[in-house]
Parts: sequence; structure tokens; C-alpha cells
Amino acid sequence: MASLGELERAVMERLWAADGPLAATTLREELAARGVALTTVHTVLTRLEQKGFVVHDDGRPRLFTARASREDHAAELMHEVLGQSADRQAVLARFVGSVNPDEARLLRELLAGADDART
Amino acid sequence: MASLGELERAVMERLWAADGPLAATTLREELAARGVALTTVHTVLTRLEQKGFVVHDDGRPRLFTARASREDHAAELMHEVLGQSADRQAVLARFVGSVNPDEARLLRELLAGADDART
DNA sequence: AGAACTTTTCTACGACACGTAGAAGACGGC
DNA sequence: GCCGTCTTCTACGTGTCGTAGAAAAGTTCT
Repeated sequence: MASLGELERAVMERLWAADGPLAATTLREELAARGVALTTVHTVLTRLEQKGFVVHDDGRPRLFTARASREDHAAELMHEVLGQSADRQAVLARFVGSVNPDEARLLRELLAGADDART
Repeated sequence: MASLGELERAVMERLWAADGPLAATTLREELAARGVALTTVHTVLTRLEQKGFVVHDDGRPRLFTARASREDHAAELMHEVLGQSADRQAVLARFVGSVNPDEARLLRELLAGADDART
């Protein structure tokens, strides 16, 4: 599971927060607080692309997009963690055993909905 | 979220698979396939301890134990991922939306059971 | 087309994590 | 007290990540 460095994560956050694709220059502006150079942004974007988190079109300037939404990404991570376990059921049991009541209720609703949809 | 390197993970696997605490020498034997030196095992154990994944007694030789079971660890990781998300509900929705039917059923049962237990 | 500007790629370096392990110190049994 | 085992200290090589300069490629304007 390729994980993200700090700048990499910051870049992903902007891409996730954005409505649509962003240019490197835009990202550099949004990361102005860090004072990073444009080339740094490009390097990071290239690495994120190698890791499969980002894609870019072939326009000019290149426009970069996150491949999965923030939520999808988190859900994928959760599945990855789960998938690495031999005993998935035991992990799920521990997991639901420690969600707060509100989320437990939400989960019940979500699962009930899935049931309806499947039937 | 401190993550694990390859050897670190291998060591954790042995500790999780073990019935009880293990000595460094035992771990080196179990990792014989890698041909690592005993000092390497010690270094890794020390680092795992710094990360909070392992504890040892003060006997001689030291006996090392995983602080959480493999399943607890995985469940904790899942919670960490979830916790880092702003919109936890959306993540949960994506997550349960992509579990397989068997696991969805298991989750329903687990959540129902939790309900019973709480009431 | 040529100059000036923007964007992208190439390359590199320092810092840090991790795999690796030798050397030396601490400890226990005989 | 000696010897073997165990533990700690220290260090190095490699890979990843933050960082960015230099140069190439492309765009725009005149």
C-alpha cells in the first residue's frame, strides 16, 4: 500500500477539494503557505501519478485530477487494510464493535438499503 | 499513523501468530528464511516498541508481545483511516457499498447483536 | 519567424525511515 | 571468575519524500 508523504497529502487535499481538474500553477498558489516552487509541485504530481492517485490530461497546461474522491480513497484504504487480514470477519467484528452509536445506526441503515437494492 | 516496513511486518506476524510472548532468538529462528542476524531482530523489536506495537517484559531473555492482536490492529487501522476523514459517514457509505454480500450479512448481524447487547 | 514567457521534464541533493549487522557491554550459569 | 548468551549502541546502505535548479518543450505576441 503506497502511502502519502506530507506534501503529497496536501496536494491530494487540494485536488479533492477542487471542483475539477487543476493546473500545477493553481496548486502552487493554493499551497502558497508552504512556499514551494512550481517544480516541486510538478515532481510531487508526477510521483502521485506513478502511485496511481492522480491522472492528467494532455492539454497545455496539464490539468491534474484525483482518480478517486477523498471518501472513495478512504474507503479503499479501509478495504486494503481489511484485505490484508487473514480473518476478515474477525476484523470486521472488532471494527463494528468500536464504532460509535450514531455510526452504528448509519451502518445499519446503509446495509439495509443495500439489501433492498439487491432484492 | 506509523506504518510498518517489511521486516517489521514480518516480525509482527510472528508475534501475532504466537501463543504467547516470544524471545528474540525464537523470532530469529522463525525468520530463518530471511537469514537475518539476531541483532537485526533486536533492532526491529526496539523500533516496533518505540512505535507502540510491541512490549517486552524485564526478564532475561526479554520476551516480546504484540500489544494488540492482528485483528485489533487491523480494526484500529481502519478506524484511523476513517478518523482522518472529514466526512466519516460518506466514507462508511462507500465502504459498506463495496463489501461483498457475505460480509454485508455478517455486518448486519454484528450490528444487530450490538444492538441487543446495548439494550 | 523570433523573442519572451510559461510549462514540463530531467536531474540531484538532503533528510529520514528501514533493513542490516558489528562491537561492546551486561548478565547468568557453572 | 569464565564463558556463552542476550542486549544495547552505533553505523551504513538503500529507498522515499521534500525540495528545487537547469534545460527542454511549448505557447504567445508582435
